[in-house]
Amino acid sequence: MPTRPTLQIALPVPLPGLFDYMYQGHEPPEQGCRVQVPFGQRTLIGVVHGHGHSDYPKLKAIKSVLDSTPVIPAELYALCERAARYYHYPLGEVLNDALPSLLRQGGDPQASQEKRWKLTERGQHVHDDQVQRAPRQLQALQVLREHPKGLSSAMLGALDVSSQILAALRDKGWAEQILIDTPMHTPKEVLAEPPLPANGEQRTAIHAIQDATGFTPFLLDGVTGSGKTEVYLQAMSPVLAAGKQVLVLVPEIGLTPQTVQRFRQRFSVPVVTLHSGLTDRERLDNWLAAGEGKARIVLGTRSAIFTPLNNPGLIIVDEAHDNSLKQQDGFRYHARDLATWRAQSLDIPVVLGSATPSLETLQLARDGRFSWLKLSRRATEQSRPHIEIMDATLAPPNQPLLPTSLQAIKQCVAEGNQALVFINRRGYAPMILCQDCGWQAECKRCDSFLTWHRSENSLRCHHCDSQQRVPARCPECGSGAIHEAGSGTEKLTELLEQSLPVPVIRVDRDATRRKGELDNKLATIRKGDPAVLVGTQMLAKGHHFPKLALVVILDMDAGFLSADFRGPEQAAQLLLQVAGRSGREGKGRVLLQTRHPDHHLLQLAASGDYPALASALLEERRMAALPPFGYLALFRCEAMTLGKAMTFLQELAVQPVAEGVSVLGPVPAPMEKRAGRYRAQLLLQSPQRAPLHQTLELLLGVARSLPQARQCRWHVDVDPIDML
DNA sequence: AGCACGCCGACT
DNA sequence: GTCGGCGTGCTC
Repeated sequence: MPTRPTLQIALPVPLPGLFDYMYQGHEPPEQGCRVQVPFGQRTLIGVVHGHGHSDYPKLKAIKSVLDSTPVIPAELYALCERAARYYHYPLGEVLNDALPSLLRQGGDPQASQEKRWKLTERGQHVHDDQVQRAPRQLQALQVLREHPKGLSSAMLGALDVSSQILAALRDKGWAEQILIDTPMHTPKEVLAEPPLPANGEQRTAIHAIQDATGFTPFLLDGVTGSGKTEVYLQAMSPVLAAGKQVLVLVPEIGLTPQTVQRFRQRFSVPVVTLHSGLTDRERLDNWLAAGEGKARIVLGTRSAIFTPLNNPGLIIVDEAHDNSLKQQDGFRYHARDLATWRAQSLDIPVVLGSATPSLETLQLARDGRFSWLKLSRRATEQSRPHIEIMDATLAPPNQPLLPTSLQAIKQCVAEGNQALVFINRRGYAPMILCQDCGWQAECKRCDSFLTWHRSENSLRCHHCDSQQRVPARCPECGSGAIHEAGSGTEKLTELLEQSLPVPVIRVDRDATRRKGELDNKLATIRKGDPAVLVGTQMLAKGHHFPKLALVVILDMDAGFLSADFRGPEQAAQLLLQVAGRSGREGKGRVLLQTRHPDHHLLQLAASGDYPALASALLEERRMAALPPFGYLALFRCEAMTLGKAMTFLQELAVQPVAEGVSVLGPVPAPMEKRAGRYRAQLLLQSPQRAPLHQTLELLLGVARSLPQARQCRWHVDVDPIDML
């Protein structure tokens, strides 16, 4: 069988490996260039991996080469390859995820150019009396004469010059549209405003980062309000002054206009953002600006770790414990880990900042593999808020708030301040039940109960989209005694409105559905008039409310008691984050209502001593060989019946595994049925990474060839974040 | 994941 | 007699 020279192409299909194509041309495209190829009955855009030889009998030829230089530069390509290997996800899909959607669709890797209308040479010499009988054209000529550098269509529209008139002028050869490059200018001085004064700890941290040469990973472990952002800003300064770029990753909700503003205000270098709110065009422009080195600060969410950088000098991951850094579907990467890999291969420093570092990161710092920078003092010289534990079992029946909590809220607003009530439960009431027979409204498609949303008079499932009307009588026994139990944000808001003379502002997914509504509410809160805020997680992160003097936390128990081994860690992180909202200016009070006031971990978290809590949790993890002392990979499977999901995973569970790897399960998922599908999972655990990956590779091969897989949807999650 | 092929049921 | 359901197999 003759072998023929080929190009190896990575394609966006869920199949492992590369595909070979014949290429006839002089100079073959480099790795990282896009090509168009026939694949089955369709045409796909893939990325060149390399060249080789193949004796594959049905070789097809490349249709066209889209790029003369790689859209994915070598360094970024290597990152994608490493990620594809580590997460056992097809390289073609990884590369596809890394590209902005316009490039995925075959668009040109060209920044958009501004189009402006301008008078032509001939147009400049037109006399007014030549257009006497065309007053609109005369007006247009006058406008264009005043703007020799040209005007955009939008500007002209605003000046009452229509596109028809412009077309008429163009046809006469008097006006033309020109393309203007919009270069991001690079000023000589990078600082636009002086840095804030730094305290001793901050200065130590800043200098440590500034003095680092080559790959140096840092954990910037700073309590809420200790001025982490100021450390980032000052650490960045010499990097920017040296002409290099800084990549900053922030959690999804953290990329607010205020955050961007803070970077833009401090530095006069071009800053671009990369997040889901951009149009495809903006995203491509910013991505290209980063790759060309025009953008000097790249501020983005998780996927921004795949931004090409022309001259990178520093990577910062803010709120590095935040779970939004891990993609939860498809290519399940953790941007924090990729950031570390990338810094390593670029040989530059990387800073992971957090007030409540993940146990994984903390252990790296404890082992000395990360430089541990601590900020223990609040920058504005206040003591950290003290979290008071309140026994919620003493609450009157059906009252979400303890009388003392309500009293504290009243006092807080009477003193002209704002109070926040945190409750991680949307809707009016989480339960609706029959008093006579005990029936409770549950979701038909999920193993969960329905939440009553009174404002829309519906029962909704928070796990799938299903919705139904509130029954007037019990569907089981016909009784009319249907009652709700428990409270969500809606009921709490109503209750507080009845008992307080100040506005109650609800911030949850339901109350901020309309575009701009969240921003409006946040702006109202920031004005500082006395008010009570009722909110879920949404309100817990990233926002700064100067007048907030009291935080009441309801319903944190579920996290601490969760079946998920990460439950207590995440609950503690959320608790301290919520508590941190209080007392940023002036003194703050935090009340934690709990039905388990004696719970050891909860007490530890409430004491505000995160290091002590982390030590306790790490000890438990060590005993159980759980991360960071062991490594996990999770096979998840869903099917129309539980049996199908379980048998599929059972086939995998009986396979031979590498030394030291334990196979746990398969077991039905904690929520066995969700959105009408049954779910099961199989956990692999290993004290070493290598045997785990070997085993995964083997099991993936089996899984792909298993006939049972036909009727299942399954995937592997390496380093899963939540097991539920 | 797509897309085609293929083999059984209710329609103009 | 055909349109169309989704099982099965393949994609360089």
